[in-house]
Amino acid sequence: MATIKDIAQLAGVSLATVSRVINQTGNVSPALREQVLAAMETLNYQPNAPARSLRRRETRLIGLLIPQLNHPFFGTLAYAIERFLFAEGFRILVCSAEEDADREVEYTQLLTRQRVDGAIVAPTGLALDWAKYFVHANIPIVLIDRNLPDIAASRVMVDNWQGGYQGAMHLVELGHRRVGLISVSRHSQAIRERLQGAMQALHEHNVAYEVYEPSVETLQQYDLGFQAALKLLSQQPRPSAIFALTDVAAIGVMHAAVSQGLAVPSQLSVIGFDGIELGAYLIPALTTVAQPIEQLGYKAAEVLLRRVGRVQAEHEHIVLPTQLIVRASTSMPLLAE
Amino acid sequence: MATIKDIAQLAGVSLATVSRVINQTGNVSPALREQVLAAMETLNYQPNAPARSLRRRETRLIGLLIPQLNHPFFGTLAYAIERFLFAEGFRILVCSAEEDADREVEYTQLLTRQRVDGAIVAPTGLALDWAKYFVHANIPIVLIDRNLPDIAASRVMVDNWQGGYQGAMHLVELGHRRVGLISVSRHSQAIRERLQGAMQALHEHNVAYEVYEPSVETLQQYDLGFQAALKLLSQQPRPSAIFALTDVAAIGVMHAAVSQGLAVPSQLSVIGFDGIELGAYLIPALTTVAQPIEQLGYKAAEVLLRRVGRVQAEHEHIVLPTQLIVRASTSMPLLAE
DNA sequence: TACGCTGCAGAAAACGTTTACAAACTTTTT
DNA sequence: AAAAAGTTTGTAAACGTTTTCTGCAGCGTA
Repeated sequence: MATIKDIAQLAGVSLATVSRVINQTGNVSPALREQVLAAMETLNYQPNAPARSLRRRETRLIGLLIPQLNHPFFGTLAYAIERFLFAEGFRILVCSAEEDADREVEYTQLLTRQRVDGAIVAPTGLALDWAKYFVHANIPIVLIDRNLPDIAASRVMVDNWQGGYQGAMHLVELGHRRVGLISVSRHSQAIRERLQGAMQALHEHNVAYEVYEPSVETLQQYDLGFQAALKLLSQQPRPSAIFALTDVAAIGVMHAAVSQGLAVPSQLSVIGFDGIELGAYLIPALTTVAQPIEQLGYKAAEVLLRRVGRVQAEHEHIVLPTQLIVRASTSMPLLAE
Repeated sequence: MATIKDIAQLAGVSLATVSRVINQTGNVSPALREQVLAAMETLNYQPNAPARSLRRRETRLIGLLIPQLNHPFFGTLAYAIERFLFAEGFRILVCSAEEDADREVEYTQLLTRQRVDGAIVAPTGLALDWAKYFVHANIPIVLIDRNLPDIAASRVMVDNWQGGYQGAMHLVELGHRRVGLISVSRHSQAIRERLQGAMQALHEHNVAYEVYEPSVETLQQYDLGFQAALKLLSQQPRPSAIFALTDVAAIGVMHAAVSQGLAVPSQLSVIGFDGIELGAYLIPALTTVAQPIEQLGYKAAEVLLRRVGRVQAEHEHIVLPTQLIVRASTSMPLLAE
């Protein structure tokens, strides 16, 4: 590939001049500028980013460390972030840690080696092993979706506790007296907070509830909701509503209900959490506690960019509200028992 | 951040020796190796990837250029590719071109500047503007999901025509005599091939069909299927089955049917295309022509890696089979008219 | 005429690696 | 014991940029 040197030679100028033309920095006479531009054109010149990064000590690369790319929530999140950063002249390096702390560390090392200018991370669990690499490399990070208490970083997230409370209250208000809750027992701070909020609401209103929390790393699996619902529905008396702390799990729940011959919502109300686009197109359409997913992404990117380059900037802690979206998968319980 | 120089100083050896230890190349005595390793440890050394890329003339970065990250098909595809490449020591730079030819070009430039070792691209349309950048930079690419005739590259895809034929035949065999087809009129070679295959099957068996193809760039939108179905269902006589050339569109179709008071599948059969995981969890579960999405991703990555570094390697053209998955959204049509 | 500006361009150093080459030892072979 | 071969280490050049510094015109002012 052509280098700046080739251009200089062809245009009959020095390296410095070419560089000045490329970066529109310093003064260069119109005549020479034209020559250089022409030379770039004929040689199909594209600047060498690694060389530039080396010299400038910035890469314009942002690391995005998330658990999974292939599920709606993280997919839209990644997409939103990507769009925002692209517009600002940054590219993203995507890493899906698969809810595995080891991979998380491995990826973090990769990102620091790559000298990314910053990183947006949705931590897998409570493990903090990865964080020290960023700290040491002095790479600013923002935490998204999941809160981690002991780490000096900006945060952008939703009030999960409140969301859980909100979702449960919807069921309470509909008159449900026996509710199933689907969570996960390991990691995922966010989901546990939702659970706390939901339990609080149910407790306050004397509604019986049963929590099912399989010991897995992620609730973003259809089948998990399916299996969990099967368990909950086999109880006597069975719950008249299930609150799955993830939309994806809620979809599994609806499927399980139908497979057991229970109609949604008449025999079983189902409510999810996340607000993925798909929810509106399910049959019945899914009632859910929606997060402003795209906004979450934009905000995170924005907050991060405010910190890259500047050392002194304060850590920001942004909390966005959840919104209850009532659709067709919840209704009043049948009176009969 | 610590550099190789700092390590050398601390360990009391030369730069070359440190480099040899890091890369496990050449011979270095056990004693010195230990010292170097210790120094790296205490300084928290992480090699500078841009510098290394500059010198080695390889980045171990692969560009992934796809239309959208936020929809199930491309999400799983990206995820599969990412996993495969990670295991081989490559990272991916994700670019979602949003079905926009300009952005596609812009992204391609970015990738060549970044000196990626290769790229996997699902082209937006028939425009080839982007291709020349890769060619000029001598960056190997593999085309995925979408075929582009006039371009020298490896390809990994599914036999879309055959898949379309297969899906339509399913409806024919069930006894449908009037079928609606949902496609898109612009771009997307793959989807047009599916349409051709489906029309051929219907034609061969004298089944009446109506094609609805909105003039948009992507069929990966729930609402598109919804709107299209509304149009098709307003016809008299109305079709007893709809074949949506994308699962996402099919979901929109099912929703539209219900909103019109039509039961799926008894009053309207719906079949999709893609085989996204979600399909199995819909109510009713979606019949679809499935692509081996993950395999598509693995294969593409594998084929690409065979070409990076080596100049002479042949272009490969891999076609994977589609598979009809019959679930609950299709059935025989009602006899009454 | 002498002086200091200003605008423009080039030389050269630097960024952090890898690697070809050479030098200094060791070991083996004759 | 000398020569040959091998092992271990260091020096320095190179990768493609950006940027500091310096120099040279040309110009206005005193």
